[in-house]
Amino acid sequence: MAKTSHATGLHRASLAKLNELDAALELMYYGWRGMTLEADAYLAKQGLSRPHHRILYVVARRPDIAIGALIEILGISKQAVNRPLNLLLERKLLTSKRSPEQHRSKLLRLTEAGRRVEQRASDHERNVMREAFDRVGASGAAGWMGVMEAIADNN
Amino acid sequence: MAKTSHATGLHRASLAKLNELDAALELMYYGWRGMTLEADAYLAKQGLSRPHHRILYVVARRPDIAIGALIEILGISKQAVNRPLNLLLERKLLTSKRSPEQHRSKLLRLTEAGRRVEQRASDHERNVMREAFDRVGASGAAGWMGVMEAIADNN
DNA sequence: TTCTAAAGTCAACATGGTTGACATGAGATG
DNA sequence: CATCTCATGTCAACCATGTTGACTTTAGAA
Repeated sequence: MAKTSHATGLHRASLAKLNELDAALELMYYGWRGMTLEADAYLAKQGLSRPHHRILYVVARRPDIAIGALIEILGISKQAVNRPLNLLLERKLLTSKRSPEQHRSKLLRLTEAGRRVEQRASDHERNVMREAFDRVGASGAAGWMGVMEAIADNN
Repeated sequence: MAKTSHATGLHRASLAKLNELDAALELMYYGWRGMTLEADAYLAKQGLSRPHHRILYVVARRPDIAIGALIEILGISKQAVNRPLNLLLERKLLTSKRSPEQHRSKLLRLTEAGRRVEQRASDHERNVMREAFDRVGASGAAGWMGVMEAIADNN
């Protein structure tokens, strides 16, 4: 299970710290990479990538979401959503149907296959998080959540 | 200072949690975005972006680094490094010189202007981190570091 | 019937990354 | 000296992900 840092050609650099908080910046960078690495590799095997996963993730948690709402949550333009979304529909990982009362909006849902891909990709990420939380215990996990909430709400 | 979540077109989605750890995945996503948001806006004003900042960041902490070592730390191909690196040299944010004893390698250094840009961009990120750490206190900060180290070393 | 909002589509473009192929410059070795 | 090798530089082709702008289609609402 121990992967070498060279597998990705990337390793946590031993850089001189110019500032007390430099370690935090680097941890954020390599932490993000560390969490997404295996999930991205899995997605790539399926011919998918991060934007596809983001769509599947959101639709899994908001069945019958309209495209407009999806676009707002993803924070990208409808044109940017269009390509990955169409691929997911073609590949039958998603279905879209007109709402009975709101025919304007198309409502998105995962198919069984879509649910499976979403779960497996997200599982890779959750496993990384679970291992990390296990290593530091409940209080460390709570600290992590507190910091990340503060950062996330900075936008 | 309070920015609306709509400024970016992106907001923390109120998504149903299918899994206990979903909150952690979302926090990582929005946390990364939150930390880099202001720095990216500053860099964009300078006509620069994240890859330029990464180069400046590394060279600031490893003066006289050779290009090959830089490539390895960044984890991208030399061709991908080439364009942003050349821009930084043209803009005189970086200098390169042949090493006296190792003429093969070019050694990179920041100019004063480069140091200034690097500091300002990194300051935006550090400020976000500092505020978050202040909000949760030392034990929370320690927990955050522990979790992020575990994740970062997962690669 | 006409107005409007949601969705879809098309074109052009920027950026950041990839591989592959090849040129150059300079130390190392026969 | 000649040649080998390695670090670097450069060029071309390509792909993915995003952008803006312009336009069409669809269908509910006025």
